[in-house]
Amino acid sequence: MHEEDAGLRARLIEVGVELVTREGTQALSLREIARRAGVSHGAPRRYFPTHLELLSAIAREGFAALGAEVARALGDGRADPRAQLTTLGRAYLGFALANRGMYELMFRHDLLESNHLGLREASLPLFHVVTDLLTRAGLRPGVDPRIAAGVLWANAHGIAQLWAWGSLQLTTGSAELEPLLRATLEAHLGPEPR
Amino acid sequence: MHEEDAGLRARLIEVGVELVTREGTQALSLREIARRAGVSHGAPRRYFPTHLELLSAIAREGFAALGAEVARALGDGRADPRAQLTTLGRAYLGFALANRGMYELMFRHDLLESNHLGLREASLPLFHVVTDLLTRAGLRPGVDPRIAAGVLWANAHGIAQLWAWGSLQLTTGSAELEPLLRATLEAHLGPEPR
DNA sequence: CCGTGGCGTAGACACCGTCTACTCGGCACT
DNA sequence: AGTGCCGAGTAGACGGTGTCTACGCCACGG
Repeated sequence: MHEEDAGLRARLIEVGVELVTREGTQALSLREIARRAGVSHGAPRRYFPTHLELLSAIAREGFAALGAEVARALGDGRADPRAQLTTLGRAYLGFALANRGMYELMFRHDLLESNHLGLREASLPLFHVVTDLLTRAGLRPGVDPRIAAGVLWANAHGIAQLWAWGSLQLTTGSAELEPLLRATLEAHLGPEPR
Repeated sequence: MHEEDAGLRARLIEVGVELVTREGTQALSLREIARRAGVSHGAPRRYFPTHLELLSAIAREGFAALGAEVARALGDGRADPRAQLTTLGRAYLGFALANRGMYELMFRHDLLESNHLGLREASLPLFHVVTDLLTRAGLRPGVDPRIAAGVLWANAHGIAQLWAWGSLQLTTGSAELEPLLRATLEAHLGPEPR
């Protein structure tokens, strides 16, 4: 009962999302997606002139899912900013590690049509949430909140990346990434108040 | 006069390094490397049973270059730890942005034979330099220096990655990454003393 | 002098992304 | 009712890729 006729365009994206989350980026060949969608290899071309555009559409779905996940985790946003940032960080890293294939795709700029109207921009609302929480949590005076937010985001991104690569387990010796998250937030927000 | 006969194995790596730094990861097809080395497409197979192993050898060269660059920047290591960390950060980001193709390759785990005996491990000495500098620069009590170093490295890595992707320019509005580096170090080392 | 082994060649195979010619079915219009 | 058209998907070709295998070739040792 899988949306048995939702139009080929949507169907291709759906198949692609499932494929990338289950088998990774390598499996996302144009022909394989077409095969799994039950159409010939030339069919996708009607809706996506190029392979990259199809992958971009799939990645966009990923950004939407990440946004939804974060929004769900944040809830009504009544908790204090620091707690919310912790939650956000956990949700972000959780998403990245639970959906490695999709997360990798989302940042593989060589696979994406970066001008496909908003893909880098798709991460922008999430970014604004961070700047907002960060200013509300308190910044050192004279610090541009956008810079601070960029650095914090980069930190989370780097952790996700290096963790997926195995380097962080190798170097830190830890099998958990919670301490890394805690250390990150303490660095950017100052020591935990009590 | 380009090492006109240094054995095919070394020659392939040399060609690959030049190719990836000049034209990026996409250009690193096995056949193209063979072509530029002036041999048939089957020749590399004698030295590198698979494409991934050749790419791994090229990436290893990248890690060596990064290590050399950092060592050169650090000099005799007599400056105070904080200044050295700044220098290290600048050198790291400088390398990543000056050699985008190579840097991308170095962390594209899908292109590398990660068990090619030490490739993730190739980043280990660099990592130890960071832990060392970090402990000498002073840590909050009760913080595992390996965790702190991992987080700091992840931050630099994330900045390099997101910057190359264009996201950080988009979000922070800055065309320079020096402020990002400064903010990073202030976050992880505390405010600049004066 | 002959064999033997390392080194590189050349062609096959399956797969990939793109392009193009084609078919087929429904719809509008005369 | 007949006809033209147009969207949607098919099928095959083309050049490219990584891998595998069979084959030359040359130098060196017996």
